[in-house]
Amino acid sequence: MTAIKENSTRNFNKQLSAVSCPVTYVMNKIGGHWKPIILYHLSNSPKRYSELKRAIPEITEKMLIQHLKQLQEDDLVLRTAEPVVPPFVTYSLTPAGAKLQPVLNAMAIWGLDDMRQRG
Amino acid sequence: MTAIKENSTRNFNKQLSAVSCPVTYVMNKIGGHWKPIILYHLSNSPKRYSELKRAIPEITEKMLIQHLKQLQEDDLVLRTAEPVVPPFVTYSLTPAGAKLQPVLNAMAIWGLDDMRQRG
DNA sequence: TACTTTTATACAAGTACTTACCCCAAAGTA
DNA sequence: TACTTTGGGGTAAGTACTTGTATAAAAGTA
Repeated sequence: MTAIKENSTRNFNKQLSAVSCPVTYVMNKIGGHWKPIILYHLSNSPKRYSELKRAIPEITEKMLIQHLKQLQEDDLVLRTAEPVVPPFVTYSLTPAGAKLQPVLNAMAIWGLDDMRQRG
Repeated sequence: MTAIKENSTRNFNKQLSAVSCPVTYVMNKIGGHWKPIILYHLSNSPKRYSELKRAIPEITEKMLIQHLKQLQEDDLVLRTAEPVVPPFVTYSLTPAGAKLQPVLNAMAIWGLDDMRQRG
């Protein structure tokens, strides 16, 4: 889990633009390649870690857990662990995360339409 | 302009998931950090290269021109150049790009709301 | 002549993202 | 005993993204 330089020029720039542009603010939170697809799968229903893995077979475990962590830190996803063996961990959307549904839906609609038009 | 390996494992995975998930399809097209903000600025009105640069002061010229190129390849942005000196180049949204407005608007609304709630 | 403007391009270097591979606990099951 | 299941952690390596700096053409202006 390599540390990220928080005071790099890049991060400074990103934060600057987030102040003036709401779209950039959103991208800073869900801009990674996998985050929207994770949120999309969770928006249907809460899921266990292994269910997410099966739902998104293309993602590696490392990426999945890393993005889930970041989504927790951004208060978009809630992690609920039951202290049993084997572990039982459920991920669900927080209220803030649930409010992303219009965004995810608009994306899905556009994606389907664009796919159809291009064959 | 370093070439990108189109047949890397990563790209293969991305394309796989795009087939089954419309949200991932969208991310493959506008998933970069700067693409949505560029599209957002163009959605208000067509803009010259230098206008975009002023509108998004945080982006480097390299990134701006690179993403504009990719957006052209994905048929989301149209480049219109008049053969004068100094050059006069205008960027605008294609019909497919214009259809992204609901997505960009949904993002902006969520971003503003989330910013407000967190102070 | 020298400097400015506009829209870029090229190359090197740094930073972040992603993958690949190996490892663990602790209970249940064959 | 040995193997499976679940939810991860650690490290190294490869790949992509981003920046910084230098460069260009051709007309207009000081």
